[in-house]
Amino acid sequence: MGIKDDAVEVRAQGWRTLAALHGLIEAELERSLQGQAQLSVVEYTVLDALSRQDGWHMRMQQLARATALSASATTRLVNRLEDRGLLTRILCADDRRGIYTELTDSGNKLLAEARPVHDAALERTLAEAQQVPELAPLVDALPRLHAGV
Amino acid sequence: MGIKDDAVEVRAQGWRTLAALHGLIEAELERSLQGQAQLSVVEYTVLDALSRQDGWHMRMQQLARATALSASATTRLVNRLEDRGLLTRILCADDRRGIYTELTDSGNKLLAEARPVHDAALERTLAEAQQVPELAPLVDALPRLHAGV
DNA sequence: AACTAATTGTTGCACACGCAAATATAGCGC
DNA sequence: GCGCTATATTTGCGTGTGCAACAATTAGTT
Repeated sequence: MGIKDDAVEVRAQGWRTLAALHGLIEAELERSLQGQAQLSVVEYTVLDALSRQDGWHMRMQQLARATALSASATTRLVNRLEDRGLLTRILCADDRRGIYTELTDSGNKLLAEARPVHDAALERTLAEAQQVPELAPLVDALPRLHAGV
Repeated sequence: MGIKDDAVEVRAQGWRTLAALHGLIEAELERSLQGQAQLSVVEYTVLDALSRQDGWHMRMQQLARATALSASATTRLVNRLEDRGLLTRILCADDRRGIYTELTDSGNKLLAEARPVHDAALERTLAEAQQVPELAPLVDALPRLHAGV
């Protein structure tokens, strides 16, 4: 076992820890949001991403990147939210291939209801993960990433 | 904006970063493993988890936790791998509800082929993520979690 | 101006997933 | 031993996902 092999194993272990914590958080967010706001995690992510653009538009592709979803999944995700009246598609004049999406009042309202649910679930799950020895160091490292706001 | 609100926002941002990096890595691993070893990421995870048990068994439920999958998804995942001859189910004598799974020689062989592909893709993706300002701090923090092997 | 290449978003299709219900076994109280 | 509850795994069903093919628009080349 040389130094190089160790690095490989350290990376693999880091990835397993990352994946485990991700799975834990996502599952708990899914339960909470679905139960108390009729939103899946990706649906919440879309609404949140749009709202953080300060009332401005987002293209489908930006949305796809923000949600780590494929283009086709993004199309159908936006379809669902549009059917529920939470956002609207806006054809863009200067590039007629592009399509902007914007939150409706109804979307903003639902997001306002869902955000505390989301934040509480996140806090709860992180506290729970901190009790798991395998996950604790990553949980501790997380808030330090963006400590200055 | 008080101290408490800041903590909420810091947690949310940490979670977004975690999710973004997770999505990036998983997508790249999926492409590489699928293309060069006919394995999905979860399928690789199963084989890897089994091999790290040092040739010992694993129950379905342990597998479900290791993969962050539901029980039903785990059943079908094991079905697929069993159909391909990569692992075998072993009924356990002392608890006849439980079912152990064990790698076959064929499974060990495929894993040996897939592991370098996996490790290379992981290293490549982490290097790529380090170039993204938003992700870099998390990438840097990752190897420090298990620095002592 | 015409042709080709690149980009953006949508649809067809197969497949993996989660939830809830069903089945089988274990463990406990009496 | 009998009944009851808890645990382990599997099946039915509906739904969300990625990939590949497609349509529409833009940008680059000659």
